Amino acid sequence: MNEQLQPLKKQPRAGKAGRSGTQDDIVYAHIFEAILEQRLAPGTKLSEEALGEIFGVSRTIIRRALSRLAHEGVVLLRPNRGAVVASPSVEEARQVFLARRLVERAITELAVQHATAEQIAELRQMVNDERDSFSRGDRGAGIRLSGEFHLKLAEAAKNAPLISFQRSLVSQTSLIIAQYESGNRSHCSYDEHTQLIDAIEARNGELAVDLMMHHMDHIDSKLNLDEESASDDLHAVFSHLLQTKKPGRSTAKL
Amino acid sequence: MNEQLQPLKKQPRAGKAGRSGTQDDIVYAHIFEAILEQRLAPGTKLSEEALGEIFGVSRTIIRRALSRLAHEGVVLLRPNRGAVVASPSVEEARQVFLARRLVERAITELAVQHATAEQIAELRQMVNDERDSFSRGDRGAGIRLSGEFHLKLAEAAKNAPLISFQRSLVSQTSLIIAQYESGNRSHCSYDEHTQLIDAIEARNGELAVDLMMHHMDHIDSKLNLDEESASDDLHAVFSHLLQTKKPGRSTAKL
DNA sequence: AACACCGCGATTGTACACAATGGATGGTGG
DNA sequence: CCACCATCCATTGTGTACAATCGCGGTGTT
Repeated sequence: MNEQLQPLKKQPRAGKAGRSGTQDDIVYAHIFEAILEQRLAPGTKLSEEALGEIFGVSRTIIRRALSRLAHEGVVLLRPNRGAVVASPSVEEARQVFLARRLVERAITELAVQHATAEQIAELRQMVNDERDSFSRGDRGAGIRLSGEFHLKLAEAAKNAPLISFQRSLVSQTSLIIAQYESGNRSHCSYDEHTQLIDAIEARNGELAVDLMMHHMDHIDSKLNLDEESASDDLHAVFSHLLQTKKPGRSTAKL
Repeated sequence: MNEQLQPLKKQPRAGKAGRSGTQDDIVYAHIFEAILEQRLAPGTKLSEEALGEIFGVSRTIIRRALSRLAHEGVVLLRPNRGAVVASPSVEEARQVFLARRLVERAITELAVQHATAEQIAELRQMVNDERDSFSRGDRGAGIRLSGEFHLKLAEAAKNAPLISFQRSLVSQTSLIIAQYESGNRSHCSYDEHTQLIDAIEARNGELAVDLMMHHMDHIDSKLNLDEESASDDLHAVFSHLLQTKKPGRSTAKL
């Protein structure tokens, strides 16, 4: 999972072969965060050499991190052309949301059955962090923490494949929200999150699922996925044309 | 000792950088097939150097292929210890099947809505191939083709995230079937596949979902996932502990 | 004889060098 | 003046060398 990492790269360094193993995760997590918090705009080119320079590692590490990100759908890998931050089209966004409804419903039902008291406590803590972020005005961190809440919920469902899928969906959702969210109608979702936890703690499956579905509705309704987005968010609409022209058989993402 | 198997290298080698890009897929596909067709037993160690020799590529390529396979869940990557063929536990198998029911239901509903005539024709073709494999006694190929049928169905659902998830689930399911299937009660599933296609072609959503769920039941019932497996399939139960087993059966061609 | 420690071999992890690809650029011809 | 084409440059793809790590077997001690 993406823990809060150090200030950024201020790590051992040691020229080469420092902390083995975690290097990957550090780079991965930092790029991931940067994208979700919109410090990296959709369409931005992610040069291997530049990133290697920044993080003080070789391209080998960067390449692996980009590969992971591509598999999760937040980065687009174009053969021979490098990587860019993904910019989901409206159609892609719709597909992600459809899949998410499906998965969230199942996760909610399972979480009601399997969530432990400890997990519920952790969930409440996350909602607090989320609220703090928004009240602090840190929208990026808020979006990210909101996503991590849903990921934590997936863990409570105790189903490894679903967790993995949820991670991918949440990542993409966060990217979509960052890209399409209309206005700054505050992300009041943390309130819905709290109600959801209450229902889960009470082991009220029907209510929990109901709340989750409404939560999904609310997220949906905050986005400009309809026709209006054409005039409203021109950059987002066309950004996917700016970098990729060929429908290459990239196996990364079907 | 470094005998390179020819069947793979459709390319003239050309030292390096022949057909760039496809190298990955070739290696990936071959290992994948070998695992699903049980030519590589669960727990078998997958040495990077050995595989590189066999396929005539460097460890770089092998490593990427193993990484992909690990992400799909058919290979287990142990830091500093190398890769082994995954050997799903009974619990993991249950989780995969739970997730699959979920996804297959959704895919079926979507396929009923979106499948084109061409896709339906392709599905029928795949069922034919599958039947041929089983009648030819090629169980491994049959399992694989059966999986590919479900993957094709996912494509008809026109939802990229679901397709990606389904690929992972089908891979793991095939591995589980190969590992746990009881007796040799023939894989009659191709018959169920045909009925399913009929229902989809008739745009009968309820019937299609019903058939799919029964299909899942049948697959389930063929497996030894119950308590009896403890005594019945000792090797599978412990295989994840004896990964260092000697690869004495080197005669098995990849 | 059993346990613990230490060094060795094998294998993976990382960095780097070189080759190939694709886009950009400048020159030439219509 | 514009369009087309050949060359160049930047960036990615691949192979390979080297270093770190882990498991294992030998050796010494209690």
